[in-house]
Amino acid sequence: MKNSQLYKGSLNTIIMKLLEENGKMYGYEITQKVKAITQGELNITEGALYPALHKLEADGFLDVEIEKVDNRMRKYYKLTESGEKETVNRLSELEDFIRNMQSLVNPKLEF
Amino acid sequence: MKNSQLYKGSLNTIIMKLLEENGKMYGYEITQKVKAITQGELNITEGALYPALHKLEADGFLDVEIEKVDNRMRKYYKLTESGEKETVNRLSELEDFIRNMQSLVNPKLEF
DNA sequence: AAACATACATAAGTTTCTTATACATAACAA
DNA sequence: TTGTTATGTATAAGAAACTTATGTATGTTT
Repeated sequence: MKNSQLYKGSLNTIIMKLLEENGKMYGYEITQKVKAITQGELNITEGALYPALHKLEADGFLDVEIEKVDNRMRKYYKLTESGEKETVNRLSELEDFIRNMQSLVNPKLEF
Repeated sequence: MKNSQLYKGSLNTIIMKLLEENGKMYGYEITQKVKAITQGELNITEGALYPALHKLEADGFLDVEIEKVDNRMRKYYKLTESGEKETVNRLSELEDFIRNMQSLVNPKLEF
């Protein structure tokens, strides 16, 4: 991740959402996609990403498929059925979180 | 805090925003205010709150003023000048964070 | 008398991250 | 041809922010 502590705890949700959207992705691709979408503001580090992917796999939310492209290894991840259900929950939690943060920070707008 | 990991990293920003808005507050008051604003969805635990307040004070962002009300101690915190500046920065970071998360999660809406 | 609310505090442990390092191939620049 | 950048994965040590549990103390409600 980068700069602000705020991103702590959001990495898993980001990964799962991207996989839900794109079917399957490999680690490096995820970092580039996130960088592009956030216009360079969020840079996921390998030290954060790979352990997160391994944990999601160990939890049964992701399946792995290894491919060799241009003589380089790629580990493609995709959501399992369990992972798809979990993604729905996490996205719902994210919406609640954002709504709550906006209520806290912008109380004028809440009613 | 509660449930979702997403709130990790947002506590300091929440505290500082509430202090900016209300002038001075004591710890317990902050927990009740947050609970009320989020309709019970976010419960700040003492184990998270008090160390956070002490650290913000140690960093020079908060001043303390002890009062005794109904024979019970209250430690009122308020932002220092430095704390006010920092609050502006953190709120700006929070806006960026929310915008980035919405871009990641709801790519249809970004353009 | 017991439970709950108010009010603060800390210690042990967990999770999630940062920072640094490591390995390997390919492309490009000096 | 040698160094840098890009692609691609991985782990280990340490920091930071939290959870959970516990402790102290007073006031209020059941």
